[in-house]
Amino acid sequence: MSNCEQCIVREFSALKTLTKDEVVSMSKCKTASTIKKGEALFVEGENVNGVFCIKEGVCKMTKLSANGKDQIVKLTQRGELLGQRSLISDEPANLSAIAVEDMEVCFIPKSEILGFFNNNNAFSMSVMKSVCGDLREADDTLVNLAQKNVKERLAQTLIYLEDNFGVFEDKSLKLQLSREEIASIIGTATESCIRLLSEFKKAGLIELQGKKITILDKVKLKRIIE
Amino acid sequence: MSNCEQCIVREFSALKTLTKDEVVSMSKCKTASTIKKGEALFVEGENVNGVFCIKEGVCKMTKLSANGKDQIVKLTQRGELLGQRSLISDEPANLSAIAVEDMEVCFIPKSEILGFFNNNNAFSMSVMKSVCGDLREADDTLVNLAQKNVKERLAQTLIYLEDNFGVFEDKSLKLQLSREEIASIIGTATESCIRLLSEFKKAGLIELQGKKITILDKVKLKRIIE
DNA sequence: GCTAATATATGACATTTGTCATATAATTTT
DNA sequence: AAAATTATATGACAAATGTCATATATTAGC
Repeated sequence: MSNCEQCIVREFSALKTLTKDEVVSMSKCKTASTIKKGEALFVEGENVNGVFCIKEGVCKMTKLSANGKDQIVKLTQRGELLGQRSLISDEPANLSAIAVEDMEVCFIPKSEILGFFNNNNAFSMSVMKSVCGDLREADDTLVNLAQKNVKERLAQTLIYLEDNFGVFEDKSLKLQLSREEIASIIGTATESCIRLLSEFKKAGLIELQGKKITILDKVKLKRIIE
Repeated sequence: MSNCEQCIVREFSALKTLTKDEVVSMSKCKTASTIKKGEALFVEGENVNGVFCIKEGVCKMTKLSANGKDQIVKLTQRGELLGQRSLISDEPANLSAIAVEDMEVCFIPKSEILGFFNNNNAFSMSVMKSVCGDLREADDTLVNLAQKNVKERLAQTLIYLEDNFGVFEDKSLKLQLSREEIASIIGTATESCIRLLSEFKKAGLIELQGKKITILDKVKLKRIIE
């Protein structure tokens, strides 16, 4: 059992506010596990009963729409906590969490987290800030979906992927999503997404090679967003 | 100066968790004011430095998009608190709050609220739940904007307005928004909104009379949403 | 009550986006 | 390596939505 003390998640999440004793206590009750690409950490409607720490990998938070299509609401990565909202609201998850890369996670049971809330005000405030950050991002995404057209949203998403998940040595995006997944982020049909990617390629903005996407002209791409 | 003890906002918001002493302290530092329809409580980018309690009236939370159009992200009404996110994140407001009806509000300064956070864990948890509720709603709205078409979103918004703000004796919606405001909720052009309202009217789903909108056939309207 | 200003309504048309069909490429299975 | 499966790509067309022009109704100011 590895010690939580040195974990990357402690560096970036609300867990940074825990005392040494609290970290020791958490180390004892956590459960580590590996999640393969495509597998779910939890699904919409499920009682999560705790929080996941993402040590490695990226997952998509999705919600099933009435028309049967999944909408990607958010991407969550290494260093972040998952399932806070559900725990605080004491409700089943309103989103599913599906790995888009192989992941390493730890599960911390609800009782442990509630203990931190009761005894450590800094932790409460830190989690609250994190949820507020999520709310702000959700509001921004919402406005983009409502006010920008599909081309603008695609350009924005490509830049978001480069800025937040980085590029390989060959400049291609590290996070390799399927066309369907990209379409599900921007809220459009897969065909429309593919068509616009082709259009961007013809215009020399990006390069496509299988799943690899490389941004060639970020400036022009940004100009599309406005 | 009226006493906060009996205020409607205490009944419905996180303020219900305050102790008697805390309420007395809050009564002393609050500032009551009247906001006319169309006036702003605060605007995007502004430092709010406190929280507003809505004693009466409804306001729209809007965000200016890059294309110059305002998007309504949320409607907030009597009994609710405003500006929590901004206070917790210690950031300027990311949304503007504009009265859509005459309002009566009280302003509670930041220092007072921070005191409650430090001394009253139930208050912290209650605010956290409220923000989590907002996050859940934002996620739902986001998915609707991405996956439903304009007609479905309009039908849904009409039902939302009836369910959440009620109707007059003549069954018309109590909250009278302009066509432009309705368009700004569903994220479409004002003309498209007007056209679809006409279509609903022709189909016998609603009745239009100036600003008055009356839902005639809620069942069929719900069927449109799916 | 009249005038001006604003909001609502509708037509005409262009553009965007979705859907279905089909082709090609990439990946997985055997 | 071949076959089968799945993902990506593209064409053709329909449907949805946006834009601009203009008409009519409603509201506000005098």
